Amino acid sequence: MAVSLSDRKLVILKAIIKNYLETGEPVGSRTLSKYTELNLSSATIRNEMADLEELEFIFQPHTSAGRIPSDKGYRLYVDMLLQEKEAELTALKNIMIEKTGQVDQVLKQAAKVLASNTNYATMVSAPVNKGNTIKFIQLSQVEDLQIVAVIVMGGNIIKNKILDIGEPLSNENLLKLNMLLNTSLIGLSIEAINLGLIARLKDQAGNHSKVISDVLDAVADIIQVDDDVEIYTSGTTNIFKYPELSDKESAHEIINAFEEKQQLAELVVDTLSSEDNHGIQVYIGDEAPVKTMKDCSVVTATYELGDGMKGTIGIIGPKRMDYEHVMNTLKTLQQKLDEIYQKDG
Amino acid sequence: MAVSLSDRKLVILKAIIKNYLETGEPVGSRTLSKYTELNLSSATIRNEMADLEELEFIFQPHTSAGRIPSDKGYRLYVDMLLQEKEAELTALKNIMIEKTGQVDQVLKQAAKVLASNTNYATMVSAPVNKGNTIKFIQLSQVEDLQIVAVIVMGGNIIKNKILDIGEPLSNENLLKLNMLLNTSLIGLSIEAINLGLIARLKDQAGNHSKVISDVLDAVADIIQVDDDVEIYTSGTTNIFKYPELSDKESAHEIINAFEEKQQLAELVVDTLSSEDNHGIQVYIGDEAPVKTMKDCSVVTATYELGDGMKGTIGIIGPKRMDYEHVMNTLKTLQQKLDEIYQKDG
DNA sequence: ATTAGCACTCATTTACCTCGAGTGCTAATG
DNA sequence: CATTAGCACTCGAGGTAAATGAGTGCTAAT
Repeated sequence: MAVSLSDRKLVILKAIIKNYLETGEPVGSRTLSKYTELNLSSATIRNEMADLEELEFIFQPHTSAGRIPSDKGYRLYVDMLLQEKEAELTALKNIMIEKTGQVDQVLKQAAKVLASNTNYATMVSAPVNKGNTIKFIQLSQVEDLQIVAVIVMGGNIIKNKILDIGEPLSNENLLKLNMLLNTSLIGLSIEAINLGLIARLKDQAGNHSKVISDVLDAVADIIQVDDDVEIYTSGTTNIFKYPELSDKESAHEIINAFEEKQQLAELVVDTLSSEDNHGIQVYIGDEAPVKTMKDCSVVTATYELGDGMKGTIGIIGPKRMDYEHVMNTLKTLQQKLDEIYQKDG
Repeated sequence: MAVSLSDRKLVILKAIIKNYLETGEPVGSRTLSKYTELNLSSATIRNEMADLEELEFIFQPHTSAGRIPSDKGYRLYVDMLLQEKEAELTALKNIMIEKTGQVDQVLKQAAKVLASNTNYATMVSAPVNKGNTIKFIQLSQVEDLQIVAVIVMGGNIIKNKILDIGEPLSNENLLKLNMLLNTSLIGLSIEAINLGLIARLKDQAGNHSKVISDVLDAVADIIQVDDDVEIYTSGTTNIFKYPELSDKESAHEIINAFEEKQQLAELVVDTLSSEDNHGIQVYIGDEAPVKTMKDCSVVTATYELGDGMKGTIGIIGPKRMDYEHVMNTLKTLQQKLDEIYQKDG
């Protein structure tokens, strides 16, 4: 990487980017000659800009237009921001997260707050329970041939499922089954429930192995369902605020990605797999793992609820995103989520 | 209503609408003179069209353009369709609804199928449990000061909530509470749980009235949450397929409505409150209870899961919607949902 | 009652022009 | 030698005018 950018070039580049973030218009030399502290004439600036263009930090959308930061330019800018470690953590106003005891409600809320706070589109993934453990499990009889399985995971994530059983189950046997499940499964992570354990359980269930098999199928099912991560989105239509994203085709693609969520899931996976600067990740244009976002910037943060339960918060907007604000906001939210976990743990 | 439309005028009107549905362009007299069976010259057609325009079934977007059906015109057309009772019920291909035992999964799926089948935007509301009864209720201890309440309603709708209690609860007392709740609440509709009943319960709970109060608060809370109906949407971005809806402003509004869901909820309420033609309701333009849809047509159907549990399926598209297909599809889906309920009880 | 014919309308498209912001280059300046 | 002033040049945006053509209403002929 070209470490060798003169101070003045850096200042000018910064100025170009800042100005472009605000206006969304290409910025010309004359504008800059006033905007910057260094009292330089437009001509001088022009020379510097020519250099910066040659270095590919900026480019002209067409001859005789001002300059626009390139992806590489944004990247430099963002990297500089990331180095300023002490983000001043401006308090998130109106965050209003109530302790509901139910994580998903909080997350839904978080996505909303984030969207209204930043004016970009946002996504929050429910925690992936990789390594999360079972805290409580219970079967209850609802009708003769119908029982409901309730599983509470760490972080108070609740899953339930109705099971149709082949033959009626006596109260006594139900009790036994519950005992069995609880003593065997509680405290285990999902990964720890392997075939061996399952076989052992079935064995111990004796003549009710049919039922236990059903139950375990259900547990597997629940995990399965959880495989495609739950993702909450908000503020999707914010993208209409940025002309460069709101032409018919782009808007269609992006909004579709937000509705289908499949692509967002890929973002989540990518974010979680690469641990980086304070848990904050910035994808500019092509850097994002999904082609749909090629004209966007995506800023993601990882949050942890302890027990290795991790999730992702993401903000999707135009490349001329207010990176500073966004990153601060994300940091704050990260902390808020942490607090909630402390209380709820 | 002008019953007195000559047969020929009707044929022409129908032709205009059909053609406009396909092309989205104003249709002129020359086009029609070929399109229709009646071998009439464009001039004759023009005369008839002039009449139809005077009767306000069609209009010109501007002088020297072809004609477009007015809302009134669409209305006549739709009414004719509704009279042809025996919708031929073309089987919904790929419906693939598996019995999951969990209503909301099915509904989510239904919205998707519907969207891909029709190429319009769709919404499905979870059943409003007006009159729905509690089928099963249980408290279980998760930790010392934490219990989980599980409530199963008719139609296997499951609600749960974590409760933090002030003081620990012995197993024995928990059992008592469960007995109490079950004997008192099961079979009751939500409306039936009034203040009198609550007072009685607290009384019977004796020195655990604090807990029962918490629990009932939670129940109330659950009902509360259910007050803003759950709504599943799909195919939102289908609206980009129709130029007349995909200009920046319209698209923004409509997609926003789909994201916020508040407005969709109003649609649901309106549909459920007015029972009409085979449970199918058509709103053309201004007829819809939400202003956002003023340039759309909305077709809704009511489904019933028995026990008075009703929900709404809706399709939102351009006015030049393929009403025939949409209505048939909705009818089919209605029946499918019925079948599922039969199996699931 | 139907139709052919014609004059008329008007949105849309195309071509063309002007305007101005912005550039690169060169020569002058401190 | 870095900086600046000056100037010719480029090119997109915006405006106007003309050409195009789909469609109409009206009238007169069939």
